[in-house]
Amino acid sequence: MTRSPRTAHGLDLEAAIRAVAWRQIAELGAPALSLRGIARELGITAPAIYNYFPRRDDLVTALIIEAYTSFGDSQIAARDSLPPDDLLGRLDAIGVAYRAWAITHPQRYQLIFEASIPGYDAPKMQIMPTGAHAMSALLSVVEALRQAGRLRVTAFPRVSSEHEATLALWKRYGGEVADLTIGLSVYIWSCVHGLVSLEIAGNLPPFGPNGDELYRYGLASLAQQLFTEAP
Amino acid sequence: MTRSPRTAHGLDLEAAIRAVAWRQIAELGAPALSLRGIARELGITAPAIYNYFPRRDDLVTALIIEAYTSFGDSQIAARDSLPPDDLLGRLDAIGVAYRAWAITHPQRYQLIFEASIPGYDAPKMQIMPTGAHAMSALLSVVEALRQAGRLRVTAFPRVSSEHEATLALWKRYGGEVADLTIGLSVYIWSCVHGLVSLEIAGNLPPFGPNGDELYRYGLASLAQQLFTEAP
DNA sequence: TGTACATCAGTGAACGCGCGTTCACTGATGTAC
DNA sequence: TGTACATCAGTGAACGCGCGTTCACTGATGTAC
Repeated sequence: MTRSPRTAHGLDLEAAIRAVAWRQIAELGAPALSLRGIARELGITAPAIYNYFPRRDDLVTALIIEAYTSFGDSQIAARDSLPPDDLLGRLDAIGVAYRAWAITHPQRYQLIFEASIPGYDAPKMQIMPTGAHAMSALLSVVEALRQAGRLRVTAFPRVSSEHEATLALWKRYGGEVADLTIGLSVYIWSCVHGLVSLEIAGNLPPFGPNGDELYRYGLASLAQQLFTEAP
Repeated sequence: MTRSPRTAHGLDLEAAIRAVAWRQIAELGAPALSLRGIARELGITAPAIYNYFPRRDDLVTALIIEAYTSFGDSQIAARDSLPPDDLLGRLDAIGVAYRAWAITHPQRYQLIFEASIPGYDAPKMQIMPTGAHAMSALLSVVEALRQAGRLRVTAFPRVSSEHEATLALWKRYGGEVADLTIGLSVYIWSCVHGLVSLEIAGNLPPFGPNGDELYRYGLASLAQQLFTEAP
């Protein structure tokens, strides 16, 4: 039997570190994250953290992966909340869940998709799989729509062949999908991201409560523009 | 006659400080900006900067305003590069210029629309006019399309009345425009921002050189979806 | 034209701070006999 | 059941660093007479 970790704080300290890190990111933003600040709030000394995360960057990487996983899980749960043949329903559910997650965890969202932490450079090969997992819900629905012959679009900007390696990785984690599916998904993602990130940053100036309404309009437009109704 | 400023460095030092600040932001990102770093690169001591910017935040504010102005000027120049009656042409030119500016100055773009500098909070009332100026090109073209009766959309998410003060400010700087115009403009801006910001952040994974193509597709879709051709 | 003076941009030293990381240590825990 | 021992999570002190900001100063500049 393996030695159980110390539980001086009544909890698994590794999880407690991550929890406090999220709290501080929520309060001050990701770039202000600091090991000493976390230790202070936990009532431990800073070097103690090194037993769990050998370097500060390792903590950041763990947080990014955790955020991607949480985000991806919510995407997949949204997709699976509707029957597999209701593809536009699933697409809409994914879209609604996207904004809901982002608004609930704005700093996590920014950590993943925007914020650069000074001095941190992400180990792409480590994070990529989780990122691809997060995108797999959208990819799978778009691919299903494609296979059902329900795309309005046929000529779409092609994926550049220079990036075949990256592409292959995406396909591996997103399930086998056509290039066209990836292109469409990225396009949908871009528009959705634009609406959400402006709202989170407080740049959707006077929309306030109607950010919701604008977002629903955006989702409906995309669906109508790209896909046909079920036959 | 007012005393001319010292020109120990052969140039106006205030401008030199801003120039070096931009260089460092481009290199390390906005959150890593530091007065001491700027002074080091200029070969002066840090306190000298205080003759031009009483606090670090004042420098940041000046940079944000400078970026907005540069961005807004490029938007307006793009609009005016085509005759006033070619409204869809103007809209497209604005869109193309938007991405071009953002790709040329990615860190400036992020400074304005995304990046939060730890410990800095923007004096909104100071920055707002410049921001509104930057949006005025888009607003004016959408408003002209509306007045020409060329909107496909009539029911559009309304601006929430809670924010009338902000709205009034926007209108003041953007010229007199209808609520519907503001709503449509924000929507267009969101989609464009989504495409651009993902591309800048390196999250448009395998599109690479075709980011351009995807973007043009997005612009064309928006125009077709929202506006009718000239009669 | 020459001298005395006021201005004020930039200096250099110092302040207190927080950061990531290292290191030898300690002392409670679980294990082996 | 009792004792000796190994483990290793967390401590406390210290490192070197960079930061924003303050302060008394200096010395070149431009002005007034």
